[in-house]
Amino acid sequence: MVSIKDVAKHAGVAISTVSKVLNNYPNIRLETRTKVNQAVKELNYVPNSVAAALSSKQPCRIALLINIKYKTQAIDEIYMQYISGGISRATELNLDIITVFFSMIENKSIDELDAYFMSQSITGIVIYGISKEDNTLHQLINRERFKVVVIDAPIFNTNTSSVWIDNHKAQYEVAKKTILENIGHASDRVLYLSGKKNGYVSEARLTGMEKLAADLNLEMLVRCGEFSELKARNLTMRFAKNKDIIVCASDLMAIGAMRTLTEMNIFRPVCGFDGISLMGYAGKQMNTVKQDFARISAEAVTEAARLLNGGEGRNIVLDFQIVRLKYEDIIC
Amino acid sequence: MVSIKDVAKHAGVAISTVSKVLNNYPNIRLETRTKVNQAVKELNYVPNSVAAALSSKQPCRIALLINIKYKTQAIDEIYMQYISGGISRATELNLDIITVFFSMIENKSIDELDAYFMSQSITGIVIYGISKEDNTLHQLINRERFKVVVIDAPIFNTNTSSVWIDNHKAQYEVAKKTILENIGHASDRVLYLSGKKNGYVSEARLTGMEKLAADLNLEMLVRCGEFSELKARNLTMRFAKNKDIIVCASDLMAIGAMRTLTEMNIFRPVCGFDGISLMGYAGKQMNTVKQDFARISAEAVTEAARLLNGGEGRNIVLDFQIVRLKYEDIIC
DNA sequence: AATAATAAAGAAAACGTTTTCCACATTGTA
DNA sequence: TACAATGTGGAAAACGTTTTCTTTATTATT
Repeated sequence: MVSIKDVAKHAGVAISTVSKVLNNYPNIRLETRTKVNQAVKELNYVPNSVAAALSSKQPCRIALLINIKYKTQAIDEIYMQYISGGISRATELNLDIITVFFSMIENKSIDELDAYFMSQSITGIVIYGISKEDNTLHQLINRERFKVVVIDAPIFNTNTSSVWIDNHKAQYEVAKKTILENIGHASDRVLYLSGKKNGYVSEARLTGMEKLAADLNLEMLVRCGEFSELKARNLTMRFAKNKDIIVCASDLMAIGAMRTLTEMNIFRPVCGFDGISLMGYAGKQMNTVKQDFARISAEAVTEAARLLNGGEGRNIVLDFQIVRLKYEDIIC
Repeated sequence: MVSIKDVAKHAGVAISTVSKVLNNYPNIRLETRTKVNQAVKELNYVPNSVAAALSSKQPCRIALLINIKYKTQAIDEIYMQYISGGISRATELNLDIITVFFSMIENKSIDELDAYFMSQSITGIVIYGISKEDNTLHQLINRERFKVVVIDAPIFNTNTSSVWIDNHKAQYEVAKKTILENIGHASDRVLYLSGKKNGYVSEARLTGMEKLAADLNLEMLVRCGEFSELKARNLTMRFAKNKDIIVCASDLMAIGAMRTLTEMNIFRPVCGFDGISLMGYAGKQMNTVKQDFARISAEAVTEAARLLNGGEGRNIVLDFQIVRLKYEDIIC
């Protein structure tokens, strides 16, 4: 294996000089720089990131912490995009990255979790899917030695950034669009199937919906669907008859609701949230909020790197699209 | 951070002794062993895997090489299970693991790929989704310094193992079951939509189907559907009228075929292959071959570890199930 | 009891980097 | 011209392990 030593010898400089060139340290002459870079190229040298991580005081190693407890295959698409988007960006930025699943940490105490990440030389963590009850994760966020980026939760301070879309606004807009499209069908009675209790996004979406109900003077019934297709089916069965429109806090619930309506042989407009491709198979077209999960994850990784480089935590709000998902859009 | 040095001091032994205890070296007295283990527990010590990887001549670091070029969200479920199954097993076995996506390696030469894996101290690689044209990957497999486990391809030798199900047999059985269930509907004319040309699994499935056609004396039309839902739709439109049954080499094609049939308002039995949950949303029930992707991946990781420990490569064939996927089975 | 054989534990080099500190070279300033 | 200030490059320690080699302790053999 060609090491930094070989490059140094080949370029006729010291090891430290090579390292400084590679890491863009100041106070290196252009002449030396090019000499080193040439040697790097000629020897096809790639720095050993393991050694770098060991040596560096602030190793740029990042973990993607996938916190899914319940297994619905439909959301695999979301997490797959999170993972691939995050890993790809990390590669571009020359960061080491590991993926950690919930099952690997579920019974660990904060000290064990701490030791685990230390043992991996991990200092940056991106957390996907945190809920208010995840005590250990919240403790983790407060450990000073870690820089954390939280997806889909309003948690940001010196060491922590958050990345998400404006769920409040998105829920407001997608529901408003759906309702206005169906005006004339007496669409002022709405059934809202909300997400998980104590979920950060669930609450943001719910308040968005509540604001819309107030603004449009809607008669709204809110029921907790827990992001579950089955729950959504049951609630739809119970309440659909008396409601004109069904707004769901997730696509999966929307699919369940729509399917149930079809089985009941009645029509109600339904809208969802997330923009997963399964919507294309739901039978009827529905409005939904399309999130770019790969981009969200990529931005989160970039932000983690910024924090590791001394940046201050902040709240990053990315944009979304309101779309009507068709079968034709998703097949290939 | 608590290091091996701290453990050694706490236990009153040398660093090397601690290391030997931790790595199950022989010639350590039980008394010393327990003394060390106690110190480990008391200090909440977790070995730094980065340092271990750097120091060790044969680092047990494994890469999951996800080789998806085409983006169909439906297969996200498969890859998500591959990834989570592999990573979870790696954690159990105390192996370091990284996930590498196709996009990160697509334009790299074999030397660059080699340098890349070396730079990560990776010596074990699990490859998902290799096809015959992937020259670089085949070169990679032949590098002596890497131990490779290939999923879904008949590649095994001293340094390489393969893990897959018996695709030939599975295709034979699922198609046979479907045909026999529909006997009496003159089901001796079969349309077979095969997978990608030059795909290892595609060929195994095709030969399985050919054998069945011969055994049952079926009139069979084979068309290449390329694992594409769209292609399957077009082929179904063209040929369904004259065929009694449609056998597809993947679920996605089966879904496309079934959907097209429904649109054409004709009924034909269709069967698929893989057992993805999307089948539950296809409208009609279909037979399919259910693969346990998480288990396949976990076994592959275990096998990679075995190879790294000096084991000989081999061909591992796991079992599958023939199932009829219903909506009720997949929602929650 | 003396020696050989083996078991057990320690010392130290090595892995490939980063980073601190130091020395020398160059430039600017008086 | 002398001195300070700065620019540039090198030497060496450090990161936390593994592993080889050596030393010491123990057991077996005569």
